[in-house]
Amino acid sequence: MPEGHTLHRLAKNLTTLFAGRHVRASSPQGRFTEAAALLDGRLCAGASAYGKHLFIRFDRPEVVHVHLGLYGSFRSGSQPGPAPKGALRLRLETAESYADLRGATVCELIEPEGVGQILARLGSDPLQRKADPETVWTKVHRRRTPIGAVLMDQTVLAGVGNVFRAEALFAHGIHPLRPANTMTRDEFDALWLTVSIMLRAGVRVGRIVTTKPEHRDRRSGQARGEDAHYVYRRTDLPCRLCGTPVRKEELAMRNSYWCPNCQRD
DNA sequence: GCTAAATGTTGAT
DNA sequence: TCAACCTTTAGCT
Repeated sequence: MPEGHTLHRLAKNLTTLFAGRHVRASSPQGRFTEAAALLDGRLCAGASAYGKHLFIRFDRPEVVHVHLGLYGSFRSGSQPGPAPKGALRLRLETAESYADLRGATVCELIEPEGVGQILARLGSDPLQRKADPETVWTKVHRRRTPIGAVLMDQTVLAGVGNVFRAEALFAHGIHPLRPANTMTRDEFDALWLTVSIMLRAGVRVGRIVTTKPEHRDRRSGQARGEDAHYVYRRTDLPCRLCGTPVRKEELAMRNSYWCPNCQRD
Protein backbone atom coordinates (compact mmCIF):
# COMPACT_ATOMS: atom_id res chain seq x y z
CA MET A 1 0.00 0.00 0.00
CA PRO A 2 1.68 3.00 -1.40
CA GLU A 3 2.74 6.48 -0.56
CA GLY A 4 5.55 8.19 -2.46
CA HIS A 5 8.34 6.07 -0.99
CA THR A 6 6.79 2.86 -2.39
CA LEU A 7 6.80 4.17 -5.96
CA HIS A 8 10.39 5.37 -5.80
CA ARG A 9 11.49 2.03 -4.44
CA LEU A 10 9.54 0.29 -7.15
CA ALA A 11 11.07 2.41 -9.91
CA LYS A 12 14.53 1.50 -8.66
CA ASN A 13 13.65 -2.18 -8.50
CA LEU A 14 12.07 -2.32 -11.97
CA THR A 15 15.08 -0.51 -13.41
CA THR A 16 17.42 -3.06 -11.86
CA LEU A 17 15.38 -5.98 -13.17
CA PHE A 18 14.53 -4.78 -16.67
CA ALA A 19 16.59 -1.82 -17.90
CA GLY A 20 18.73 -2.79 -20.87
CA ARG A 21 16.84 -6.04 -21.38
CA HIS A 22 14.26 -7.25 -23.83
CA VAL A 23 11.09 -7.77 -21.86
CA ARG A 24 8.05 -9.93 -22.44
CA ALA A 25 4.79 -8.11 -21.65
CA SER A 26 1.34 -9.61 -21.24
CA SER A 27 -2.01 -8.81 -19.64
CA PRO A 28 -3.59 -12.09 -18.46
CA GLN A 29 -6.55 -10.10 -17.13
CA GLY A 30 -7.14 -8.62 -20.58
CA ARG A 31 -7.47 -4.96 -19.62
CA PHE A 32 -4.02 -4.00 -20.96
CA THR A 33 -3.70 -6.52 -23.78
CA GLU A 34 -3.31 -4.14 -26.71
CA ALA A 35 -0.60 -2.09 -25.03
CA ALA A 36 1.17 -5.20 -23.75
CA ALA A 37 1.29 -6.60 -27.29
CA LEU A 38 2.87 -3.36 -28.48
CA LEU A 39 5.59 -3.58 -25.82
CA ASP A 40 6.19 -7.32 -25.90
CA GLY A 41 9.82 -8.07 -26.72
CA ARG A 42 10.93 -4.41 -26.61
CA LEU A 43 14.06 -3.16 -24.92
CA CYS A 44 13.22 -1.63 -21.53
CA ALA A 45 14.88 1.71 -20.76
CA GLY A 46 14.00 1.72 -17.04
CA ALA A 47 11.43 3.18 -14.69
CA SER A 48 11.06 6.45 -12.77
CA ALA A 49 8.70 7.83 -10.16
CA TYR A 50 7.28 11.25 -9.32
CA GLY A 51 5.03 11.56 -6.31
CA LYS A 52 2.82 8.49 -6.41
CA HIS A 53 3.13 8.08 -10.19
CA LEU A 54 5.30 5.48 -11.92
CA PHE A 55 6.61 5.62 -15.49
CA ILE A 56 8.18 2.72 -17.42
CA ARG A 57 10.02 3.40 -20.67
CA PHE A 58 10.95 1.22 -23.64
CA ASP A 59 12.66 1.67 -26.99
CA ARG A 60 9.56 3.37 -28.34
CA PRO A 61 8.05 6.77 -27.63
CA GLU A 62 5.05 5.58 -25.62
CA VAL A 63 5.38 5.33 -21.86
CA VAL A 64 3.59 3.04 -19.40
CA HIS A 65 1.97 5.18 -16.70
CA VAL A 66 0.94 3.44 -13.47
CA HIS A 67 -0.82 4.74 -10.37
CA LEU A 68 -1.31 2.06 -7.71
CA GLY A 69 -4.19 3.77 -5.94
CA LEU A 70 -5.21 2.38 -2.59
CA TYR A 71 -4.39 -1.29 -3.03
CA GLY A 72 -2.51 -1.72 -6.25
CA SER A 73 0.76 -3.66 -6.10
CA PHE A 74 3.71 -4.46 -8.33
CA ARG A 75 5.36 -7.63 -7.04
CA SER A 76 8.53 -9.06 -8.48
CA GLY A 77 10.66 -12.13 -8.07
CA SER A 78 12.86 -14.72 -9.78
CA GLN A 79 11.58 -17.06 -12.45
CA PRO A 80 9.64 -19.20 -12.50
CA GLY A 81 6.89 -16.77 -11.48
CA PRO A 82 3.55 -18.01 -10.17
CA ALA A 83 0.95 -19.13 -12.72
CA PRO A 84 -1.15 -16.05 -13.58
CA LYS A 85 -4.37 -15.98 -11.60
CA GLY A 86 -7.05 -13.44 -10.74
CA ALA A 87 -6.92 -9.92 -12.10
CA LEU A 88 -3.31 -9.78 -13.25
CA ARG A 89 -3.23 -6.50 -15.16
CA LEU A 90 0.33 -6.62 -16.42
CA ARG A 91 3.18 -9.08 -16.24
CA LEU A 92 6.66 -8.02 -17.31
CA GLU A 93 9.29 -10.72 -17.49
CA THR A 94 12.70 -11.82 -18.66
CA ALA A 95 14.26 -15.27 -18.46
CA GLU A 96 15.43 -14.38 -14.94
CA SER A 97 12.73 -12.18 -13.40
CA TYR A 98 9.06 -11.30 -13.42
CA ALA A 99 6.97 -8.38 -12.10
CA ASP A 100 3.18 -8.56 -11.66
CA LEU A 101 0.88 -5.53 -11.50
CA ARG A 102 -2.53 -5.90 -9.83
CA GLY A 103 -5.31 -3.64 -8.64
CA ALA A 104 -3.87 -0.36 -9.96
CA THR A 105 -6.15 2.66 -10.38
CA VAL A 106 -4.24 3.62 -13.52
CA CYS A 107 -2.28 1.48 -15.97
CA GLU A 108 -2.13 3.10 -19.38
CA LEU A 109 0.13 3.63 -22.35
CA ILE A 110 0.60 7.34 -22.93
CA GLU A 111 2.39 9.54 -25.47
CA PRO A 112 5.63 11.17 -24.28
CA GLU A 113 3.86 14.54 -23.97
CA GLY A 114 1.45 12.92 -21.53
CA VAL A 115 4.22 12.56 -18.96
CA GLY A 116 4.77 16.31 -18.93
CA GLN A 117 1.04 16.92 -18.52
CA ILE A 118 0.93 14.66 -15.47
CA LEU A 119 4.01 16.25 -13.90
CA ALA A 120 2.60 19.72 -14.60
CA ARG A 121 -0.38 19.15 -12.35
CA LEU A 122 1.67 17.78 -9.46
CA GLY A 123 3.32 19.78 -6.72
CA SER A 124 6.98 19.41 -5.76
CA ASP A 125 8.07 15.88 -4.75
CA PRO A 126 10.47 15.95 -1.78
CA LEU A 127 12.14 12.80 -3.12
CA GLN A 128 13.33 14.54 -6.29
CA ARG A 129 16.89 15.84 -6.15
CA LYS A 130 15.72 19.24 -7.40
CA ALA A 131 12.71 19.37 -5.07
CA ASP A 132 11.58 22.98 -4.57
CA PRO A 133 9.96 23.91 -1.24
CA GLU A 134 9.40 27.53 -2.37
CA THR A 135 6.50 26.69 -4.68
CA VAL A 136 4.99 24.56 -1.93
CA TRP A 137 5.30 27.35 0.64
CA THR A 138 3.66 29.80 -1.77
CA LYS A 139 0.59 27.57 -1.98
CA VAL A 140 0.54 26.61 1.71
CA HIS A 141 0.65 30.12 3.13
CA ARG A 142 -2.20 31.29 0.89
CA ARG A 143 -4.68 28.56 1.78
CA ARG A 144 -7.18 28.76 4.57
CA THR A 145 -8.00 25.05 4.34
CA PRO A 146 -6.63 22.78 7.11
CA ILE A 147 -2.93 21.94 6.84
CA GLY A 148 -3.95 18.27 7.15
CA ALA A 149 -5.86 18.57 3.88
CA VAL A 150 -3.20 20.63 2.10
CA LEU A 151 -0.47 18.09 2.91
CA MET A 152 -2.48 15.40 1.11
CA ASP A 153 -3.17 17.61 -1.92
CA GLN A 154 -0.94 16.21 -4.67
CA THR A 155 -1.09 19.49 -6.61
CA VAL A 156 0.68 21.16 -3.65
CA LEU A 157 3.14 18.48 -2.57
CA ALA A 158 3.51 15.13 -4.34
CA GLY A 159 4.03 11.83 -2.56
CA VAL A 160 2.56 12.41 0.91
CA GLY A 161 -0.36 10.18 1.90
CA ASN A 162 -2.37 9.53 5.03
CA VAL A 163 0.39 7.95 7.14
CA PHE A 164 3.03 10.62 6.47
CA ARG A 165 0.42 13.34 7.02
CA ALA A 166 -0.47 12.01 10.47
CA GLU A 167 3.11 11.32 11.54
CA ALA A 168 4.70 14.52 10.22
CA LEU A 169 2.10 16.76 11.88
CA PHE A 170 2.52 14.86 15.14
CA ALA A 171 6.29 15.31 14.98
CA HIS A 172 5.79 19.09 15.07
CA GLY A 173 2.83 19.29 17.43
CA ILE A 174 0.62 20.73 14.70
CA HIS A 175 -3.13 20.08 14.78
CA PRO A 176 -4.37 18.69 11.42
CA LEU A 177 -7.28 21.16 11.34
CA ARG A 178 -5.10 24.22 11.70
CA PRO A 179 -5.57 26.59 8.74
CA ALA A 180 -2.57 26.30 6.41
CA ASN A 181 -2.16 30.09 6.15
CA THR A 182 -1.42 30.37 9.87
CA MET A 183 1.77 28.34 9.49
CA THR A 184 4.95 30.38 9.97
CA ARG A 185 7.82 30.03 7.54
CA ASP A 186 9.90 28.32 10.21
CA GLU A 187 7.14 25.83 10.95
CA PHE A 188 6.74 25.08 7.26
CA ASP A 189 10.49 24.60 6.73
CA ALA A 190 10.64 22.19 9.65
CA LEU A 191 7.63 20.26 8.34
CA TRP A 192 9.11 20.05 4.84
CA LEU A 193 12.38 18.74 6.24
CA THR A 194 10.57 16.11 8.31
CA VAL A 195 8.49 14.95 5.37
CA SER A 196 11.64 14.69 3.22
CA ILE A 197 13.45 12.66 5.87
CA MET A 198 10.45 10.39 6.48
CA LEU A 199 10.00 9.71 2.75
CA ARG A 200 13.70 8.92 2.31
CA ALA A 201 13.66 6.59 5.30
CA GLY A 202 10.63 4.90 3.73
CA VAL A 203 12.50 4.34 0.46
CA ARG A 204 15.45 2.90 2.35
CA VAL A 205 13.51 0.60 4.69
CA GLY A 206 10.62 -0.28 2.40
CA ARG A 207 8.07 0.52 5.11
CA ILE A 208 6.95 3.60 6.99
CA VAL A 209 8.61 3.62 10.41
CA THR A 210 8.43 6.91 12.28
CA THR A 211 8.73 5.81 15.93
CA LYS A 212 12.04 6.11 17.71
CA PRO A 213 13.11 2.79 19.26
CA GLU A 214 12.55 4.10 22.80
CA HIS A 215 8.92 4.92 21.99
CA ARG A 216 7.94 1.50 20.69
CA ASP A 217 5.82 -0.98 22.64
CA ARG A 218 8.22 -3.83 22.03
CA ARG A 219 11.89 -3.17 22.42
CA SER A 220 13.23 -6.06 20.32
CA GLY A 221 13.14 -6.61 16.58
CA GLN A 222 11.81 -4.40 13.80
CA ALA A 223 8.89 -2.06 14.40
CA ARG A 224 5.82 -3.30 12.55
CA GLY A 225 2.23 -2.22 12.07
CA GLU A 226 0.87 0.08 14.73
CA ASP A 227 4.18 -0.15 16.62
CA ALA A 228 5.84 1.77 13.82
CA HIS A 229 3.69 4.91 14.22
CA TYR A 230 2.96 7.59 16.81
CA VAL A 231 -0.68 8.31 15.95
CA TYR A 232 -1.64 6.71 12.62
CA ARG A 233 -4.34 4.06 13.25
CA ARG A 234 -3.93 4.37 17.02
CA THR A 235 -7.44 5.66 17.78
CA ASP A 236 -8.15 5.69 21.55
CA LEU A 237 -4.73 4.21 22.35
CA PRO A 238 -2.52 6.29 24.66
CA CYS A 239 -0.19 8.77 22.98
CA ARG A 240 3.36 7.38 23.11
CA LEU A 241 4.64 10.67 24.57
CA CYS A 242 1.93 11.88 26.96
CA GLY A 243 -0.61 9.06 27.35
CA THR A 244 -3.62 11.07 26.11
CA PRO A 245 -5.96 8.92 23.95
CA VAL A 246 -5.32 9.46 20.24
CA ARG A 247 -8.24 10.94 18.31
CA LYS A 248 -9.58 10.20 14.84
CA GLU A 249 -11.73 12.26 12.49
CA GLU A 250 -12.27 12.33 8.76
CA LEU A 251 -10.32 15.05 6.93
CA ALA A 252 -9.98 15.35 3.15
CA MET A 253 -11.88 12.06 2.68
CA ARG A 254 -9.46 10.08 4.87
CA ASN A 255 -9.21 9.34 8.56
CA SER A 256 -6.96 11.82 10.30
CA TYR A 257 -5.26 10.88 13.60
CA TRP A 258 -3.76 13.19 16.23
CA CYS A 259 -2.96 13.57 19.91
CA PRO A 260 -5.21 16.32 21.33
CA ASN A 261 -2.59 17.16 23.96
CA CYS A 262 0.62 17.14 21.87
CA GLN A 263 -1.07 18.77 18.85
CA ARG A 264 -2.97 21.73 20.24
CA ASP A 265 -2.60 24.13 17.32
C1' DG B 1 -13.58 -18.69 7.81
C1' DC B 2 -15.67 -14.12 7.32
C1' DT B 3 -15.98 -9.05 7.22
C1' DA B 4 -14.51 -4.47 7.04
C1' DA B 5 -11.19 -1.22 6.33
C1' DA B 6 -6.95 0.23 4.29
C1' DT B 7 -0.51 4.10 2.93
C1' DG B 8 -5.58 6.74 -3.33
C1' DT B 9 -7.40 8.54 -7.37
C1' DT B 10 -10.76 8.75 -11.21
C1' DG B 11 -14.95 9.53 -13.33
C1' DA B 12 -20.08 9.37 -13.23
C1' DT B 13 -24.10 11.65 -11.06
C1' DT C 1 -21.15 13.17 -3.27
C1' DC C 2 -20.16 8.50 -4.22
C1' DA C 3 -19.16 4.06 -6.61
C1' DA C 4 -15.40 1.74 -8.72
C1' DC C 5 -10.97 -0.37 -8.64
C1' DC C 6 -10.79 -5.85 -6.85
C1' DT C 7 -5.96 -6.93 -3.04
C1' DT C 8 -4.42 -7.60 1.51
C1' DT C 9 -4.72 -7.78 6.30
C1' DA C 10 -6.45 -7.09 10.95
C1' DG C 11 -9.81 -8.38 13.91
C1' DC C 12 -13.42 -10.96 14.81
C1' DT C 13 -15.86 -15.67 15.01
